[in-house]
Amino acid sequence: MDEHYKPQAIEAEVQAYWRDNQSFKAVEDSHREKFYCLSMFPYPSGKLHMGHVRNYTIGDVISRYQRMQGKNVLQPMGWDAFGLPAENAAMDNQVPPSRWTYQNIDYMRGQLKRLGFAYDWDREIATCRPDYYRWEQWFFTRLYEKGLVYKKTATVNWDPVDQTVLANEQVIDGRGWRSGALVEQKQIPQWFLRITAYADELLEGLDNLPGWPDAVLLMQRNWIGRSEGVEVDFQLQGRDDKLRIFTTRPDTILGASYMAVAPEHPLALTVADTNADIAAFLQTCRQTGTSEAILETIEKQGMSLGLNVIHPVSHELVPVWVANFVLMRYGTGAVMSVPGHDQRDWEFAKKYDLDILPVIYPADGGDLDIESGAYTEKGILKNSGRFDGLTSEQAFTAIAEFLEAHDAGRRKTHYRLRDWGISRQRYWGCPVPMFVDKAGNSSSVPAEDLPVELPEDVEFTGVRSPLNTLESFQNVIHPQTGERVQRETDTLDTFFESSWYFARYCCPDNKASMLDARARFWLPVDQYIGGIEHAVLHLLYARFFHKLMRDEGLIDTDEPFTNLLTQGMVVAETFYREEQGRKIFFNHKEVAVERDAKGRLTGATLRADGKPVTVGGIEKMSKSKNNGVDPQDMIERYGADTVRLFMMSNSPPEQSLEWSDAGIEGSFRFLRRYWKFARENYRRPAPYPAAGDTLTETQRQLRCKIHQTIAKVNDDIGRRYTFNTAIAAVMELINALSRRADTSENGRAIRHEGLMVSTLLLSPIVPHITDAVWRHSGHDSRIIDAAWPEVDEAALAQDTLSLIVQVNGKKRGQISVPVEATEDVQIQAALANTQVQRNILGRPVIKTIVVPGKLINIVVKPAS
RNA sequence: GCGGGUGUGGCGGAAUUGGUAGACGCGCGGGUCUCAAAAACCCGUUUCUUCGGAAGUGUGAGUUCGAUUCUCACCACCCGCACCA
Repeated sequence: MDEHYKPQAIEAEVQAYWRDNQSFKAVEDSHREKFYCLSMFPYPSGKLHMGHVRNYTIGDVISRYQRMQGKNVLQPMGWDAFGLPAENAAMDNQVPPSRWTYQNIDYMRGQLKRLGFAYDWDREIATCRPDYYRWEQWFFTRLYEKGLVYKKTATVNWDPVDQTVLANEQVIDGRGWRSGALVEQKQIPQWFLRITAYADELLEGLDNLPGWPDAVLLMQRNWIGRSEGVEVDFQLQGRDDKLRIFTTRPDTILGASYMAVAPEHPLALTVADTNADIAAFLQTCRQTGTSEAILETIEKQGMSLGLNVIHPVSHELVPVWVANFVLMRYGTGAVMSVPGHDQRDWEFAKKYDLDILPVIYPADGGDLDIESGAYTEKGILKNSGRFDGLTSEQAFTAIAEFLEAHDAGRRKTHYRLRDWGISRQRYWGCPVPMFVDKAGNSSSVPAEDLPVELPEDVEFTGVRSPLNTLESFQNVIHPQTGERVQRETDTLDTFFESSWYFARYCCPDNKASMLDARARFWLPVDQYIGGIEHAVLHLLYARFFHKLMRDEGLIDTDEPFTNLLTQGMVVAETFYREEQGRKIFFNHKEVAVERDAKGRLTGATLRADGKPVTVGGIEKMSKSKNNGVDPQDMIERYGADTVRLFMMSNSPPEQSLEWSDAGIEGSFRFLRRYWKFARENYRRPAPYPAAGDTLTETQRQLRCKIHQTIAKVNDDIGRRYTFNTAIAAVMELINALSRRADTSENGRAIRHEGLMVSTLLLSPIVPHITDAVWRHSGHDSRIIDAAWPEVDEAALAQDTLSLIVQVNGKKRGQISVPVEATEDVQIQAALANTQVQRNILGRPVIKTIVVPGKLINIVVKPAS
């Protein structure tokens, strides 16, 4: 073995072997248990960032661990290649989005290979290639024929100067990011996917996902947001039509003192036609954003529409208002306002001096205070005529039945979940495979004419999508009718591609169909790994698509991902200076930090000028904060193994990982120490294994530690996914083994056993260095084909127990007793301990608590 | 606004089912080696202390023989909220 650890040479050799032998090629084989391990595929933004490296290292460690358990592992990789950044880059660099994307893919593929991830590269897919998206288009037309795809008008952010639709992130303080023009909300026809038809199944399916984090399940439940309530039709006074509202609290209906409709509600629009003030108000509302976060935090504003409705129970007149906090897209776009029992209605009523009618009183008979705020609890009805005295629950049913009997309402379930708008007025995406004839009717492109290829060699200015100006793309002859028709120029939301890629990995080479039997073999994904930011959208859409594909007969399971791991962000310290009110950020490489004698951070200076900079706090790595670390630099300096080790060692995968130069230095140091330990112990001594009966007590304990470590790492990697503690356990083992220079044969045999065990345990995390050590130790085969080490139960056996002794819950001593000692013997030993005696001070023992194998607590009367 | 998460030494974190708080790593201090430095190795490192101990896991209550862990209230920070992926 080399005296020094040389990662570059070792890694090149091992990776060449994997490549030449197709070591990670996955083949359908029903004799072994399959394990499909998937990491969320990257957007090819240019180069890998540390978040990718962390995500993919986690997936790779799990894959390699499962492989060593004897499972048939599939771990694929691909590219979520359509998207907005390609269009931005195209504008900045005058390169077509396609070329920019393919170049990025080539570079990033090289980076992934350099990190030694065990992917089956034969299954690589890129969503921007026609052989991928043609099946997406085919599936879209199938859904269209089933009525699950439809067109309706919806609101977009419109830049009136650039004449283009803007994504939310391109709207900055209400203005277009490039033009600076005030953004308008514009209604245009768009394609929708009827996800609401699956709302119940998507909600109920969450109960069958025990392998998902509770936080994600909860977020999806809230997102779907099923609410049981009542739709009520309020007759408009002096008009033929009715105002339909939705409420989850019909028990409060007698407390309704006004109605509130959304600014986009047809009733408001009608009034605006003849009322300039209302029209102006609606215009103001249009300029506020559409996001829920904005709507919920803006000042609540409204205007009376000058209309009244007739209350279906009391027959009294109730005024109708338009209010900026009512969402057109939820429920019916109109609500009854009950200021006595809803805080938002209460604030609105106070502001505009509207009536506050108390109708629900505390069930315990306490006083009702609605002067300082709304009473939102359920309770007993009063001031509600025939419903007085009922509980809220009873009144829900009674009032619903009353309304149903009078044809003025009905019970109804609404969802917060809306149908998924999948149209994007953008170029770099999958073309919607539809024709529009002269009359404006849509029809789907026949299967044999798919794919509708996206023209890749285009001029891209960013003002309008090139598809809108490309005659050859837009104006075509319908292949079946021979009619002149227009192609749809919208493209699909990129979430569409990422909603089914996990299935296509199973059969990426199939040119005849979207999926085949191989998808049934591999699916569902056994372990999915990705960022928590996908907790709702991507993971909900993928679940939805899985059910759609099931209903198309393509697969036969209900859920795509059995287990889900959501990894945390990679974060780093920021440094900045304030210049003319703007923060200029500096990368940590440009900064020197100062510490006091205890190692506390006291300040930082810029290396360039030696003057102080502000330490700005830990933030997610980003360009804007200039706190990123390029993985490539780290791989070149330390090798892939050190980078992988650091990614896994500093915090558990679900928490954020703080980057530190010293930390990666520490990981590298550990690998060097491991290499040195290997060099001293790789030769297999004879006899082996050391005969158990001739071991000294120290040797026996060391061997026990080796096998305890196997058990611990099994639990940490196999069950808990706390890779950081698994690594700590192996470090501890190697520390313990290196500490003593026991040159006896048994001593050497134990160190060798410890080395082999450590090597196997570390191999999923640092697969290159451990492979080198493995082969130096005389193995002909590669470590990826070795079996995971087994715990020798005999080595774990102890003949004495070490117990903690507490007095009144405080640790006071430690005793050692034979394993076979009874509880009484243990207690006597505890009482005999001098430290314990000193703390008991002769006081009577009230009771003793024995936690078997761990601790004895002696409870005495407290000192007065 | 709503929803979710986190809070433990100088720092990242450990303590898995309510049972030894601070594993492991970093940093810092001291030492060995060296002409010197780096590297490497060894020792120490929660705080206070009258050196007996005492206090201590964001704050304040509570349950318990025993609470970082469970309950309630509060504080701080972070994330998501439908055209970024």
